Amino acid sequence: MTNCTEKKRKLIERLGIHFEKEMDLSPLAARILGLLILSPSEDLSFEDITNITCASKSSISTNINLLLQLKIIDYFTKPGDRRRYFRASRNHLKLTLNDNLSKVDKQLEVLELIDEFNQGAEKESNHKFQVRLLYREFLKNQQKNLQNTLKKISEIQDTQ
Amino acid sequence: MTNCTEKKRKLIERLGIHFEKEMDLSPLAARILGLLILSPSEDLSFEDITNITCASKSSISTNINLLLQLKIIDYFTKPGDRRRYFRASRNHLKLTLNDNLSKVDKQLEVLELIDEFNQGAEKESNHKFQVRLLYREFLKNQQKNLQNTLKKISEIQDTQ
DNA sequence: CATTTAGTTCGCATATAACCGAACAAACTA
DNA sequence: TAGTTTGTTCGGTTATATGCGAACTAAATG
Repeated sequence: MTNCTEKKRKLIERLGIHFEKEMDLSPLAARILGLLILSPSEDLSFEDITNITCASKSSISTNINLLLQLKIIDYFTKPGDRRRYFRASRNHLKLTLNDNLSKVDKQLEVLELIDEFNQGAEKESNHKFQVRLLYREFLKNQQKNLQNTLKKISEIQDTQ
Repeated sequence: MTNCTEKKRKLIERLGIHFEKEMDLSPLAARILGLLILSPSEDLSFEDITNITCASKSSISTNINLLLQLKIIDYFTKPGDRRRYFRASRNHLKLTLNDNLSKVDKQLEVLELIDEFNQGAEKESNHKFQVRLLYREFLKNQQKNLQNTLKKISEIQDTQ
């Protein structure tokens, strides 16, 4: 059940630290996510998670509900079994990329606002202008890459 | 001196909220940055910043030093004037993109670790494997875009 | 030398985050 | 119906973030 080798434990810690920083999760939520990512073909119940992470029931409950709410994880049930079995959401990459895309869009919007403001009155250095131009180009490329990847993901999911 | 129209004030608030979220700055630090970005050709002293943001000297001091430390802002002095004049760092985009690049590198590393782990034991679904492949491709494109943009920035800066 | 200017530093207040254990609740089981 | 399983919710603790005012310092000015 609690199939958790030393190697896996260490990797969970490693991923936990990574996700904590990169996804802005609480330490425990990040570790739970790490655990679930490394256990794609196992069925992990609430109790399994409690045992492996060694955290209190209440903290696990809170953090699982947080991850569920953020759609970072999923759960399924088995017939005749009251427990929920958790897993990393199959949809999460898609959601992340969409999130990313909207961030890029927001940055482009802000850039637009700054441009507008500067066109009005300020005598701006050529250098600053060029850098903003470059930055816009960069953001547009990010957009393209994101849109493209999202399209490919949809294609895979449609095939399945 | 405190050349600050209503329009500019509103835009400062707008940028403040944006930077607070996107750059993980304190509200005041984010507003100071917004202010400096919208005042590229003005000389903004400590006092100007105090007046425009309506925050206490101590908070301004703390937050300016924070922004300086993060290399998000810069300052210069004028001969025979003790005051420092602050501005958005000319180098900041470069630093941001470098940061971004190292994040992408870290994500690729973590992906590598997960792949390695899964090759060992787990019977993984084809779908998950394909998604990870796609994600890796996405990250590599991000890398390329970042590296490319950084190169172009260097070129601009060399010309100047 | 006394005062002003230009900032820094300190202690305090308030808010929020992260975790815990204990009590509680709802559903199933003997 | 009594007990067990599967969680949730509540109150408290500790740590950290954000801001303030008041006291301080170091340099320039009169």
